[in-house]
Amino acid sequence: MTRSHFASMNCAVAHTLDVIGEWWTLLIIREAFYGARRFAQFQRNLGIARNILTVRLRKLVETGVLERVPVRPGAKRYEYRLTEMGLEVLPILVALMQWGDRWMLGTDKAPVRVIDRATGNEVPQVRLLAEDGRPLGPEDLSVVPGPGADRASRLRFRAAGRAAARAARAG
Amino acid sequence: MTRSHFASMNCAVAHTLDVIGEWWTLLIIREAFYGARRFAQFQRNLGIARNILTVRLRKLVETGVLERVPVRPGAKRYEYRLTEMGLEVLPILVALMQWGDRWMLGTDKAPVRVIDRATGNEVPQVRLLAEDGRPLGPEDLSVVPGPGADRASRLRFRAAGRAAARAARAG
DNA sequence: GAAATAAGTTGCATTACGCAACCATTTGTG
DNA sequence: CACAAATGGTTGCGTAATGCAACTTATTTC
Repeated sequence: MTRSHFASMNCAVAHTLDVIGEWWTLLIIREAFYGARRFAQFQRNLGIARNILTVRLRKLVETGVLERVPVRPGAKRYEYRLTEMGLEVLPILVALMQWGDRWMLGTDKAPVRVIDRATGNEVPQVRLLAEDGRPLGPEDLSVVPGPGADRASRLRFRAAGRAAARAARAG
Repeated sequence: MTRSHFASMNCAVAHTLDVIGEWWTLLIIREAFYGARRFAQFQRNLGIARNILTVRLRKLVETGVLERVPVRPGAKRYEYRLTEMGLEVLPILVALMQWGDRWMLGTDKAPVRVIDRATGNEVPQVRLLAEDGRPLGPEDLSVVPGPGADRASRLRFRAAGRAAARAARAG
């Protein structure tokens, strides 16, 4: 009946998706990175229904991804700004964009490019790297229970497990 | 009326979300990384409704994120495996997990840890890095039109623009 | 060869979402 | 200051998406 909430799962991915994984939400955050601050900017740039935008913005503010501040001290008109929590969504967004460029559109058809202003070059692919800079693929990883693992998770990810590797050896 | 499709937007993030941004989909991919292959495994581990799982798996196979292969040559029972396209979702998943560990749960309560098998250490934070290894924040980036930009995108992201930086200077 | 499991499908109830109209508060213009 | 327009929503209603449970058909297991 009720649409499932992921937050009750013992999984950080699920908790994250519960906050930023709803329909439209990541695009709203994208717009914030592109410089949008006002309700009407988000609405025009995305073409989102206004009531849905209201609900999404409210939730993002409650969660702390955005903050709602008066346009001018004392004003009753507000704008929405990324908090530190929101700014840290950037790697997720760029990873999503790069994946789409590569697998959905083709790199030669990328609608936007994200540029390192210091060099003018495109930002390199977001990858998993070890401390020494070695790139890490699924076969290099193990998944083990963390300090917050519940009983089920501990059973599932015994120390010996190497789940990601198992997926990688699918062939 | 019809729930909006993001694929018509001139944006790689939107195209990506259209494929892996639906409710449950990223958790299904997470399960695949954890080693799940069979319908019942996904269903039990996630507690997802079976009809929804059917629809999601079908779409992921159509898109090419998963492939549906006979359990045994000639068998009529199938399993789902990550393709190369699917394996490349890994940085997105890990970034989501790390964000949730940090901002939702607290790092000391992480349900699972992703380990570099070569060293036994936890995989470092996924970040934007320049070619020389310099970490890049929002203030270091510009967003400019790419080769596939439509008219509206070109107007919006003139070469002079520095959208991400604008968001970062919100204070 | 009977029972159990796997992998769905179908029907119905509930929730989420899109559209358009409405409203109250600023902001701009003469 | 009067008046119009823009801003930032809210409300009501119809459609699409999701959850639950029961049913179906292969495939294993005993």
